[in-house]
Amino acid sequence: MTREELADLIFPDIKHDIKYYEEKYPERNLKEGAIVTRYAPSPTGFVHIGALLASFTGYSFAKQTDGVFFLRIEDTDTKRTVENGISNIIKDLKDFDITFTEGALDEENENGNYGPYIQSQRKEIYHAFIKELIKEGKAYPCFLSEEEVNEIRERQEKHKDRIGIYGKYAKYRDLTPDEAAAKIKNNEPYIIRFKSPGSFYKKIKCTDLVRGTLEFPENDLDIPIMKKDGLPTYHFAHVVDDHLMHTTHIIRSDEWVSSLPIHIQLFETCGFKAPKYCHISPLLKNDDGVIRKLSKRKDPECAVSFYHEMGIPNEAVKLYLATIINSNFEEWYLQNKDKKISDFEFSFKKVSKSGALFDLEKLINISRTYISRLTKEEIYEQTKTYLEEFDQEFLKVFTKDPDYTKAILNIEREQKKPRKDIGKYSDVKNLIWYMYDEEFNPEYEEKNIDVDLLTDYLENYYDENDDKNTWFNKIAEFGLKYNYTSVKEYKENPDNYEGHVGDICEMLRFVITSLTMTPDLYEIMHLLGKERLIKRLEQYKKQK
RNA sequence: GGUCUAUUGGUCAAGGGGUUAAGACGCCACCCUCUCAAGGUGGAAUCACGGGUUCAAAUCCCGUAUAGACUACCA
Repeated sequence: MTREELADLIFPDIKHDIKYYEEKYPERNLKEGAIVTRYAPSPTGFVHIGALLASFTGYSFAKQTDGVFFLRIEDTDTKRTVENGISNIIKDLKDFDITFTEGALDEENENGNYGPYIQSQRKEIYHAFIKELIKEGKAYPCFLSEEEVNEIRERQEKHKDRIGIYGKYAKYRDLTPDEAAAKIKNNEPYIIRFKSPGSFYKKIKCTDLVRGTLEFPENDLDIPIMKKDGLPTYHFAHVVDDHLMHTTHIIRSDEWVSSLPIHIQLFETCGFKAPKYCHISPLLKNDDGVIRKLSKRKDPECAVSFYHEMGIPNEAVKLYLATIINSNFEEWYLQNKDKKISDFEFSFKKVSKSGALFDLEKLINISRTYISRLTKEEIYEQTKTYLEEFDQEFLKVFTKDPDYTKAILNIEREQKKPRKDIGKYSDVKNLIWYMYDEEFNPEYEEKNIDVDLLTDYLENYYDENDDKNTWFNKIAEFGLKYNYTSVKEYKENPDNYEGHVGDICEMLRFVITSLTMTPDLYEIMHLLGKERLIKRLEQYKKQK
């Protein structure tokens, strides 16, 4: 029996040979330098922050080179596939404006000329290529059972030998086609292994766009390329797909670095041109002194929904991720406040080689700056959307008089150096509640307040039509009546005076809001209006 | 055990043989005709450790330590 006949025995029903596929998926017609890359998740549930980082990186590079960013679903592990996994991924990413030029659209549909984009639907393509490898003697059926493989590993561990199926452990590597065929006809279960041409004692150089040249021993493991269920393993599917889809850059997380020798070897023996690789470091977390990878299971901040629930705008998350991808982004953005993230040119060289500790504080700071630049309309809408989902009760108060709420939100906003007290939409309520009578049920702390002075001021001096300067000057002037002077003078001769203008303002602020720290007092008083100010003073008097 | 990678302030980091070792977040201090948030000014690092190479090392080389990844018929 020849190898061809063995290949026919294993794959009797191949519709097309590999030449057909090579012709079906021709070179893409793109301008020079265009990056074709992909996001290739397993549909195993929600998108986590690391996946968002990887997809955002790929998206940005493809976009800035007028390239292609496609979505390929790697569902060759049928046990892990989750219902609606694909739609969820697409929806989660769309929230961050990460969209695809081609690929899966949901569980059923897709667009693009290089599909199918769901690996489980590409079985016959993989089979065609595996068949070819068997014909050429570059792959072979292996009859080792999983138990036997485990035993081999245990033995290797015991003898401190290198682990894997290679050399003498590759028991079925050199079976003749006749011997293999006999076993197959005898219904012995098997998988297909790659017949590695490598030697552990030779070195191979691999280039990574962020790490530079890496040197590894050649791969000499006969890795499985097709599992018992007929589906390919990741390694093989990656090579066939990215060849046929003409991917130019593989951007993936750095857990794949050590598979590089396998992948390069696979590309080589298949006669394909290998793409460029870019491995990005994982996001880390300091867990009580232990630095570890952000974990989907242990860390709530790993889920993208965590930021949504906190009320951190997606755009802020993206700004933070952009600084992680290229740290010089931050500086650029500082100098180009009006530009968009997509105006920045990301570079592979600037991608950090070591993992970054995820810094929530910094994210919130970025969010704070972002929110401070929104117009009153924008922040009103954003906060409203947030409250609709997470705080129905306050939503009612918030939306009762939109113009009033917008005026509150506009205090010290829409100016060159806007106020920056809102870090996330969940902060809004705690920052403005006292502006609503419905919410204003204060418990005043003990404090020295001259109620008579305040009554006199509010009833006889305060005019809500005054502008800020007049308002302030009036308080200063009024203060003299009660022996309150200017701050400067008071500091020089504290014993001669009751207090200074600031003290009056503080008393006012305290009675009006029950707080000692608020935004601009003039604005607050102006918005509340004289009538409500007096009412609040009365309320305070009653409580005392 | 094997293979590979990384290591610059509390954090993210620039810098790839000669620098007063950028910048950002956080922290502290001071300033700013009401507080706060901002904003401004200033403060805090012998570049993990030990050896080399060199006139000169954060930068190059070798060890050590620490951390991470891989070592599945998972991706």
